[in-house]
Amino acid sequence: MPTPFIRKLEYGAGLSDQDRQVLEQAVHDVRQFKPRHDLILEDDSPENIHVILEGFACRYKRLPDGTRQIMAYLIPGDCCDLHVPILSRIDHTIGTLTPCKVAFLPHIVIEDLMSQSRSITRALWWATLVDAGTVREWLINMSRRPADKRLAHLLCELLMRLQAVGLATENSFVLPLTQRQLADTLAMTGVHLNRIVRQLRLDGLIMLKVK
Amino acid sequence: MPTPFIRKLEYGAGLSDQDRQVLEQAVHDVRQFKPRHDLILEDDSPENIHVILEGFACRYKRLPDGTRQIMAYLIPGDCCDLHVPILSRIDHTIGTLTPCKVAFLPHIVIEDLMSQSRSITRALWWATLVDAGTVREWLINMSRRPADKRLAHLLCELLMRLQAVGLATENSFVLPLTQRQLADTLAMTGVHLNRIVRQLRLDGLIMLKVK
DNA sequence: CGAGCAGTTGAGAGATGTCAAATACAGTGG
DNA sequence: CCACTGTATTTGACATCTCTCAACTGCTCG
Repeated sequence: MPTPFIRKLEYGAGLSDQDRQVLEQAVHDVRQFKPRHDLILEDDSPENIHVILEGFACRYKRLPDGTRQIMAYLIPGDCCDLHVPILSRIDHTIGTLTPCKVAFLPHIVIEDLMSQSRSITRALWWATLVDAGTVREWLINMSRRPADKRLAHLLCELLMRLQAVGLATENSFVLPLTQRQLADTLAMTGVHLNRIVRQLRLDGLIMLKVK
Repeated sequence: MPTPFIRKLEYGAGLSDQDRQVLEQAVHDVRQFKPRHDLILEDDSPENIHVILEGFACRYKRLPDGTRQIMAYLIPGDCCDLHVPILSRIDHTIGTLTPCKVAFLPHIVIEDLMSQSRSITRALWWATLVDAGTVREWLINMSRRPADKRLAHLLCELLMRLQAVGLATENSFVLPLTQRQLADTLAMTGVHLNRIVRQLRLDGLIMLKVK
């Protein structure tokens, strides 16, 4: 079974058998992290590229008033910091939301991969451009939609992304996040998120069970 | 005097004299547009890369209820659609906000530039990664700050970006946008934006004159 | 059993949107 | 030159959405 990483890149750009093999071999330094563990801090210039293999992580920023805003979810297959080699430092924190298995790939390995295969290069850039597009979509979501539609949109996005890496059925998936984490994502208070969840449940639009 | 395009890339990655010369020669198909003219429509896969030379343009999306959300400003030196060759179609509209001079560069020219010079490649990727970072900052701005701070943050960002291409003094710049356009950017109504402008004026924090 | 966190609910406050109208100003045609 | 039109800006009154504060429940873990 292909790893979510390969599966995702495959989704964006065709890979040859050799590409898949090279990618598979590149992933050997895999580490396990607890929830709420920061992988990369703001202003870091980490030496490794991080790829999520299991669990949910996120990009976030903490504001002076103590609130935090999650700016992206990183789910299995997602690459955390492809941009670091070029920007040299990172402008936000990356942390786990749930227990996570994360692959560490030294920059040099990525550079080798990219110089060896044109399709891998293309696939990696594809992934970062898709990320950028997703952030733009979130910008729309947070700024223009009321709370209920914000949540609905997020759930639909997650369904599709998880389907793409084989982690969702046709209309359901495991959502391992607390309401507080969802609220930090959707730019609202936990209290309000809770009311919205209740409303969507009452309307029969979602089924959300605690494990 | 270097064009804003070269000036901006210079800012992000060192360019050799030859790089500058090559870039300068690449820019020869320059066209003039009126305000409110759409350069690239959603789902287009345009054949040219567009670089803003004069004026303000923006990325935006229109929502079902008729409102629009501006997701990025494109000011002189900015490149509109570097990602198109890889993503093949664009997920938003790019339109002018003011009269604009825009350079058209065929994809093939960009590819030539990138295969000829490593620093140009780097500079172009740098530019798209900075764009992505800016969108993340906007996400924070729109979702977590009250209206007055949203506007303040936007004005500060514009000051710095315009300074980088030589279009601002130490603490002032020409802001050729209507309040309606600012409101479409900051995700609020024109009425509310107007009140916020008044408040910042009364507090002596900004001077905003109509031409 | 007690501590702590996630989830839930209520009441009131504050920020922003909606609707409506007035002013100011530029461009247009007579 | 002037009336006319359309757009941008400005202001007021009121409605709605979301936040704040507070309390309570259920659950897990030591």
